Amino acid sequence: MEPIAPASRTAAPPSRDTDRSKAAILGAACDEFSEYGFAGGRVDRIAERAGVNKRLIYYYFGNKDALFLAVLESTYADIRAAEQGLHLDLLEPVEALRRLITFTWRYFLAHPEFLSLLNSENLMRARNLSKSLRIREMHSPLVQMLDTLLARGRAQGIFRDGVDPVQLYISIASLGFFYLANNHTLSVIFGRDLRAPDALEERLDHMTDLVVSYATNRLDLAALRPVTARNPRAERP
Amino acid sequence: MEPIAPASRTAAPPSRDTDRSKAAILGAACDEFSEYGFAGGRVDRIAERAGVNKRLIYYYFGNKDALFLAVLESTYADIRAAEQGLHLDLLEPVEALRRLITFTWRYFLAHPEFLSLLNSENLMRARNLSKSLRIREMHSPLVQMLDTLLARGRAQGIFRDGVDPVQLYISIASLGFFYLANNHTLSVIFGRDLRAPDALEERLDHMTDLVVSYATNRLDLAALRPVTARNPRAERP
Amino acid sequence: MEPIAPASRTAAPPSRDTDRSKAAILGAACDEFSEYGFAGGRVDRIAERAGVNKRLIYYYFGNKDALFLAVLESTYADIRAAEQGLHLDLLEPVEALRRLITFTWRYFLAHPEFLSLLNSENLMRARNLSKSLRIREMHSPLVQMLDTLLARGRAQGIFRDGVDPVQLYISIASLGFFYLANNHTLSVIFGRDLRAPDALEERLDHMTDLVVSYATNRLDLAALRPVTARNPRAERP
Amino acid sequence: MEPIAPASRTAAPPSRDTDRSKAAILGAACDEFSEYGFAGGRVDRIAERAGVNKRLIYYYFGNKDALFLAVLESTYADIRAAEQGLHLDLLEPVEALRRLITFTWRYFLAHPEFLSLLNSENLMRARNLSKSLRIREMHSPLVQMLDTLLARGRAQGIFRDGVDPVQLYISIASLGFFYLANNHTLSVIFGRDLRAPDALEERLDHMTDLVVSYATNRLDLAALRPVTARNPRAERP
DNA sequence: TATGAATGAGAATTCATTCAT
DNA sequence: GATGAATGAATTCTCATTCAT
Repeated sequence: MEPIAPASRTAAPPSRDTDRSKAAILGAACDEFSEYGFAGGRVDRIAERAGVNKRLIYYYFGNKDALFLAVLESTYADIRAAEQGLHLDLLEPVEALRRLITFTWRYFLAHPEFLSLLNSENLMRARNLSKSLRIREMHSPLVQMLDTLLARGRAQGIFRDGVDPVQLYISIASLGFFYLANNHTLSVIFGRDLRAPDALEERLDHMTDLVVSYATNRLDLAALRPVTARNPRAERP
Repeated sequence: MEPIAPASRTAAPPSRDTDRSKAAILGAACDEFSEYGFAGGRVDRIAERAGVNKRLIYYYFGNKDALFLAVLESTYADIRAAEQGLHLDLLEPVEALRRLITFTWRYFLAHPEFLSLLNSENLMRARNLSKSLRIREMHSPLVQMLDTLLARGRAQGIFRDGVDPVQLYISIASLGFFYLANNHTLSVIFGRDLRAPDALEERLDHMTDLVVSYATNRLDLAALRPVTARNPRAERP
Repeated sequence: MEPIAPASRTAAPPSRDTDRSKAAILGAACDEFSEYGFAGGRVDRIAERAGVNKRLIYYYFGNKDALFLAVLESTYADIRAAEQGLHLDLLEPVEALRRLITFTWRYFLAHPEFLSLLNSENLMRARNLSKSLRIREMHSPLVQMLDTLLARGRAQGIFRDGVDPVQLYISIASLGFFYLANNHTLSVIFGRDLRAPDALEERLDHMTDLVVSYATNRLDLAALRPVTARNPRAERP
Repeated sequence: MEPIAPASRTAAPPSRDTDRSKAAILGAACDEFSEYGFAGGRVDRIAERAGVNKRLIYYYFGNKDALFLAVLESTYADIRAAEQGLHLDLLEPVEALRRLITFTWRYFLAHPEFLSLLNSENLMRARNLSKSLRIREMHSPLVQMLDTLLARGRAQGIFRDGVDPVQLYISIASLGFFYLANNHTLSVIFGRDLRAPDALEERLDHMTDLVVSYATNRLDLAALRPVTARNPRAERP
């Protein structure tokens, strides 16, 4: 679960000041871009937020595009690192799956900037991310982890055959991401506060049911349900 | 004095030119905003795309914000109208559910601008949409339709109890929306072309399996599968 | 005291509608220009205020400049006509002078638009007014009236010699005009509400004292003049 | 981050370049605004006149309004500073009064931009000036100076009682301000060149006579007052 | 490493005016 | 007389970026 360094180092060991300034800029940029999007984000404001001179941003990161990419990389690095700390291999397959779903949901909840940044980047058709040299390798462990989990479940006869780990991960992410990222429009069109604590719990239950009922072989589903249901409101036979 | 309100007047019927100009602006704005986002969209380019004088945009729509809202409303109106054409009430519950999933997926595929616009609007925390006076009422029929469908399925013992129509709709939308809207970053991080025809078909199957296996009572799932599988490559018993 | 027609008539007698529209435009333009100045005044708003189509303004008045001139002329006509209704010739000279001062003050108070329009026009160096063909002749009666009044007073030994009617009129106007037109800045810099009822009465008394004490014969004024004349070019002993 | 406040900073002494640029902008803005008024003044032209990049104007002053206020403040500061250099306390009361009148007249003559700027600001109802934090305190010395002068004159039995220094100052300013600021329209309506050297001299004499004859004790003034005073509150013998 | 000053290109928006009927 | 639609040229203001030190 060691955090991946947000940017490559040069030969000479950088001073503490350098690190502090760079980190301040990166944090400020993350806030700014997630608040206003890429096009709406202002370099001026980032400098102000970071408490550094605007020129320094260019000195360290080159330009706005590159700064955004650095923010993206560091954000991806954070979530992937956190996932590696889940130790899914130590849990029963179904429990591991639940844990991944719950983790993902909570991570999205705790990191709205991640959702926002991804939206921005997709609005730009991944213009920046596709220039990244590090991003691909950052994700193989995730796929590997899921693949192993699915194989274990299949071997135990618990998980169905033919589940693609990437497809499954995208679904797990989808169900939470869309709900949270599009929360604003959804709340307006449905006239409901989707951010209310009850609504959030309900959503996690719903997501978990969806994914688990899909991944597991059908007949024994009920048996796999935990005795203490997380959500007491939904009584099940 | 100037006709800023996007809604049509009752007194004098607007000339054909008016309609044509407004429609051209709306279409061009839709293209522009979905291509570049709201902050990145340029009024100049919209005028150019629409082949009208820039001033006319302000004459008809007031300002960039209001124009974007008009685009959003018209886009929502389109998808909601198309949904009403599905006539889910004429189909068996499970078939109706499949049809809705398929329709939603295909609509998203055919209308990338819808995804993009929603992303943009959420980046702005629904700043524009929350000013809309028409958007709420536009969505009650959708919820109504789903509610009716779920009730029918439950009455026939096919659908499980306690499924919230809004929750279900959000999930149906999620699975396709996230996949397509975030297609660019997902393709980069997983190193896969998620837009390949095969991948798209596979995704629809996966989504359908997920939702149907969740919504239906467990034991009879296999029996409900249509004889002619949509996707011949995925062999099922 | 007959009001002077604001604009010349053409051969054919204009319809009532024409008159009404023109008058509405003129009134609206007067309000608009006095509120925002010439450069700040908007043709759009004038049309809106007048409840007529913008095009009509051009139809009747040609352009913004000419419209402003028409407003100016009609405003001057109003005050000059009102002055002719004072019948100063029926009063004792000093009383007539007081009456003129009081009238001028009250007229300015009641017609802030007059002050504002003149300020605007002077900001433009009388660009519009100097094109007027009617304005000169509108003012000879005023000068004539004052000239007669001063002559009467002199003949009775009440008024001093050598008072120039134009100079005197400008002073009478000055004392009220500046106070009222510059009321906003004066109130700010002196931290006093110059528009308070008491302040207004006090001002009129002050103005009247100033002008009357100047115009009337006074025994000691000459004695107070310094030995060295103010104007060195005027011959000294 | 950008130095929008016009006041000088204390921390780091601004470089000469900063001072030069700001002064150039201020001077150019003064010229532009006094020539065209506020609404008619163009930021583009100000930049051109000042020989600086347009962006710099916003960098230093924030926006057009704030720039105009800075011009106003600096203009007021100039005249008030010049007044303090008159040393009225070293002169006999009447002579001091004459000197103030003459100074004011000549200052207005030499600084048409002052008149023009005040007119503009009043057209806007002192919208900008009322935001100023410095303007009030700039004017107490003037009132103080006049108050002292009037007291000295009264003590010597030369000046009449009950003269309000603010009222008197407004009158002194009025007589010159109106004549010069409205010179353009007055010249047109009276068909006279009020700017001719002779006319200017004559005006100063006239103004001086008016004010001095009012301020000094005069034996016959009361006798000329009508029996029915307009203002019953001000009891007169 | 750090920064205050400066900028060219372009952003949304406005305005008086005219077209076509 | 009257009007809704349309426009070219400005106008204020913004933005990422660079200069000079």
